[in-house]
Amino acid sequence: MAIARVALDVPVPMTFDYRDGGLGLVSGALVVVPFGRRRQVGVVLELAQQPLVERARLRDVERVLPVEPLPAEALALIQFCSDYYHHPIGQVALSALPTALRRSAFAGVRGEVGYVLTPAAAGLEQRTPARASVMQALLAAMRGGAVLGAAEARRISPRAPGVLREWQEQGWVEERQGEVSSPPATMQPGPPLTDEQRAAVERIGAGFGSFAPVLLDGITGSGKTEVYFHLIAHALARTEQVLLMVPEINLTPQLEARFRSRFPGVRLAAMHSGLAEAGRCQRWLEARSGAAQVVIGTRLSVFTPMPRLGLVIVDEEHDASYKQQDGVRYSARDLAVFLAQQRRIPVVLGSATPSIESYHNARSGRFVHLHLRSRPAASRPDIRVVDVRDVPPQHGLSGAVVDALDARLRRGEQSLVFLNRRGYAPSLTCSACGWSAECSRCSARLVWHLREAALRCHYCGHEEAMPAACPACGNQDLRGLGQGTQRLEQTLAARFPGARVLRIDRDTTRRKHAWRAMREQIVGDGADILVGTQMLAKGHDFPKLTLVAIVNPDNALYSADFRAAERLFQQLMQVAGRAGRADRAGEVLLQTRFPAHPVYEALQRQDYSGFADALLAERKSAGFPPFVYQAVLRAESVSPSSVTTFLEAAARVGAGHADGVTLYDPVPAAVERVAGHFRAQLLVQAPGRAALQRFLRAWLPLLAEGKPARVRWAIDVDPLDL
DNA sequence: AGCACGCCGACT
DNA sequence: GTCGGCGTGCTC
Repeated sequence: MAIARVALDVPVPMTFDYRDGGLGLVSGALVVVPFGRRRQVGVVLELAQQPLVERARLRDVERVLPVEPLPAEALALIQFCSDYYHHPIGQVALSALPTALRRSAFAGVRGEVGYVLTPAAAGLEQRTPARASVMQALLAAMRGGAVLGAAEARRISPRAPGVLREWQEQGWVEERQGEVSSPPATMQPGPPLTDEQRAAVERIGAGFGSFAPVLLDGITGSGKTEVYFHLIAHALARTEQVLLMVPEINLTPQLEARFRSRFPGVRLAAMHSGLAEAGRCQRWLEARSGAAQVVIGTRLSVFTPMPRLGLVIVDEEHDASYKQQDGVRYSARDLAVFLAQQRRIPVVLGSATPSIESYHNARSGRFVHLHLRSRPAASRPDIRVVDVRDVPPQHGLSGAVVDALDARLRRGEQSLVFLNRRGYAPSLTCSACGWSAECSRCSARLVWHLREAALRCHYCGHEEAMPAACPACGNQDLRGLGQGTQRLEQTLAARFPGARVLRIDRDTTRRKHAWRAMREQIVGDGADILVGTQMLAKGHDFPKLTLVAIVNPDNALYSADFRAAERLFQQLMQVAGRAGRADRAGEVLLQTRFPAHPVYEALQRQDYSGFADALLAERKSAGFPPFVYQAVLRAESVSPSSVTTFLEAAARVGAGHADGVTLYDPVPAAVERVAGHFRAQLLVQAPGRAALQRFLRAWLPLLAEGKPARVRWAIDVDPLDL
């Protein structure tokens, strides 16, 4: 009898063998197996003749989940991810599944009603006015005899069930049980392509059907999305599926709406964070069956099985959210490239500010490098540096910024004041004894939140009441040092009494739908000055916004991280791109005490290529990635000494295998203590991927031996932050 | 990860 | 005498 080699969600780097149990298993099947005294869902990775343990220890597979097995390509991706990131295969396999499928009680999704057009509906599409967009989309969704599922119909519009019921009464639509199917895809006309866009579409289009990695390097507003849409149309015409990945921010719903209006009727599975588990599972199954023609999602969607995948797009490929920061620390962007190579299809990495890694790949010819330099939507913003060395800003705002804000207010235009720091003041100190508020569980200062009258730790979430007096000396004069968005909001409200100031950060958008309401307020002209963090920087189009003031970017320049400059540039370029997207020219003011810093000079010229070239030269001479390959062994424990003991032992053991690989001394993490746990890390560096992988394969299995109790450790391959 | 087993400290 | 702390080891 066949032996099923099953991956289970346990933190050990192995599989478990089971007897087939007469179920006729195939590889990729999702199965329920007895495990210890529990039952677990597992993935059959392969079938074997001989078990790896004595036959007497084998147990039977209990049942097969009522879903199609994972295709071989999906298993290969899981295997690669497990091997490359050195994470237990079972945990990779199971985390790639929607949680509903990880439950042993999963009973299958009940078949939904499908709708098809009857012969009596002939000509209905022509008779329906173009402005009846819901009806048009529903008709497009049933074109060519396609069976439209009830769930997808509801995604097209909440009004869909009513329309379909009415058409059923008219005899134009009838219900159809069984599989849903996809309509032939048609794209609604969009804005005319520029020469650059057309050239990009043609160049990438020529690569369909073969592995063709492309870096689409296009400034904000240059119309990358339009290029994506044309490529998607191209793939759909070939009846292929498309995976479109986006960073982990709430942009998916907007993109979904835009997509649906351009591709009416096309089956779209959008995986956004707010999705209920049943919805996520249903969309996953639609992708698996091939019914979903396009999948839009964040990093996890790279694992969505798509049998006819023909194109992968990674939008804003430089975005750090593509790297998972716990568990399996994979880079969805890098896995997307692997996926494309495996499936022999094109992969498009799009960004206005590519990651240095991708830029290097493009420069060295591994990726095709395509540029979109013109900006059809508007002229480029004018970026100016405001030197604040001689005239210190009043409450964080320089005269130039105040004047510029004033001018926008008088013209009825919007402004954005960007400060990447939440709260009222980043620290609270005593004017008499110098005491400052620190978190009891972390090596970090507590941030003063004025409205809540609280001190908050931004690392562990700890919160305490704002003290009335200094706990050390009793002095009542406690002062907030530095600027947070709350304080800036207050300053702006005081300085511009008639202006409507709106603060947008994690604190004001915590409530569900709060962010959507704020966005509507901004677009609907309900705000004059926006104060915000990072959240505001990405992808949002605010047509009335003509001024961006960046008030304190200098902090990042003090960072020890060699990626700090790259990230700062990317972030500032990103915020700057918010200014003047419509018909009005934008202006960007940047307050700094280092006006001649290369980051700011390149930013003013809006010359990312020149900046990236300089960074690459620097990285090359200093021996940093992408010219070397890194992995970090991170460890943490409540006991600082056991962390050190563990890492020192690891370094000693590693030295024996370090063939061309450099092992650095263990160092404390940037924030040494978080929630009472001490963290430290050990950097491993190698001249090539292969050497690094060889070392990790030999080294990591040795770490369990002699590990002090209660030390948790993890390996991070290609780390983004050290 | 869970969950058992097992070996030492303070309680009805 | 046993309840319970968490170190150790196993799960096909």
